[in-house]
Amino acid sequence: MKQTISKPARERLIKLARLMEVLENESCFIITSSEIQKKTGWTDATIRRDISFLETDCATSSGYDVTKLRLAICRELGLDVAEKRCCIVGLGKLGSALLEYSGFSGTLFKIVAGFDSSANRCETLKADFPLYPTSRMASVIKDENIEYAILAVPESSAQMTANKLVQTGIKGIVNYTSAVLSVSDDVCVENISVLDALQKIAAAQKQKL
Amino acid sequence: MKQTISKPARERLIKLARLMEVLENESCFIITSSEIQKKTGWTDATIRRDISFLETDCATSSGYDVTKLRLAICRELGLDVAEKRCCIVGLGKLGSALLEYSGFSGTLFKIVAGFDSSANRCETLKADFPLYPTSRMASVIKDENIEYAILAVPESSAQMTANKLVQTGIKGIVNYTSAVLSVSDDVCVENISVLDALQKIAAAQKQKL
DNA sequence: CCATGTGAACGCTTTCACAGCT
DNA sequence: AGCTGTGAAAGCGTTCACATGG
Repeated sequence: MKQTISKPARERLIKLARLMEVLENESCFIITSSEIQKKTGWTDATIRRDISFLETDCATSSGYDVTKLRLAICRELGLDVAEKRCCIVGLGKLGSALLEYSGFSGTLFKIVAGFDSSANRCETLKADFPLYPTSRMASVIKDENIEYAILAVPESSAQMTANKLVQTGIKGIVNYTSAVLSVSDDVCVENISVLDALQKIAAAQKQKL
Repeated sequence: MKQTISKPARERLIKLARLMEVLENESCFIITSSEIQKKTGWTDATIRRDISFLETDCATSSGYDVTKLRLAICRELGLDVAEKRCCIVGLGKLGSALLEYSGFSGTLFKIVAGFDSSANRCETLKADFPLYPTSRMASVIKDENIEYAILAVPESSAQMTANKLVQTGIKGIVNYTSAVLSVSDDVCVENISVLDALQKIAAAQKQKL
């Protein structure tokens, strides 16, 4: 079976790939859909359906081959080819915390630039990649073929900065602020604001009574 | 019309409430569903349907009353009552960046404690609320009636720490790590990992070809 | 026997389209 | 005229249930 994968299925698959990594580290090489169900809460039918979107022979009669499954997911979702060049925009507390973030090792995402409106801050902070004043953002993003931006500016300048990013032709923005960004619809935005997350949780809880 | 609100609708409403705040600051007091559509990309029909889940008279024949709409959303989602007590677990670069986060002002979320496995770090860092060694986590969470936790520990100890949090009876966890957490299903988890977000964006982009 | 894969049914969300209100 | 609110239809994603295979 082969067709375009829905957004929810895609997001489950991403998590599933990460789960497979963990299992490999624990030397577990076969897993069934019902074991995955226990770990994730998704139903076994949903899991089997998700996996059926992949083109792979990772299934055996006693479950899925963990490594093959992970590789198939990465292949299908395009997470295994070509370095993905990213930048951090806004180097306050949160942005600068990312300067030494090591979580990208083993992935194809790589931070290759940082930007901040304060030239002084750019000079003071240390990173493995160059830091530039925001005025140079457009040219650096183009010259360096940066595809994704991590937006960590103050909420009040989030939309304005997003506009500039969109103009550079950036493909996606990870939004650390709680601002609701309006961008042209060829640009993907993912929100990862703490406030947002807390509100979602609180609202969900309330609904359950 | 009155029934339980679906998760997607709830999440749009949360964003909508934030949008209304911004409009109020810009002294815009009436907005139509099609103007919201322009700002958010959701269709006007969806927006009207979402709003119809609220019990409110915020509609006029020329659009919605911005302030009434915001208040109705907060009321319906339970974001306007009772202080919501939160803690930060893990005070590394990321967790400690939150110590001075000001984005909760004007909301009912309040950080009342921080935890870290390093007692030394707890003593060195400064915050408006007390910092404790992780060993005291269970008792402090109970004594202080903490409902939500922000998890910012290293990925390798994320699941173990989550287990401890669940045992304390915490209601929700905001997960800054890219670990896939397994928790009992009365605990809500929201993931806000950068890596996750970047992978979602990259996968979405790939799919669009 | 215990797995997966999948057509078909189901249920939930979104969208259409229009009645009704101001 | 231009808006909202909402039945009804359409569209999607999930789940069921069973055929199939080692």
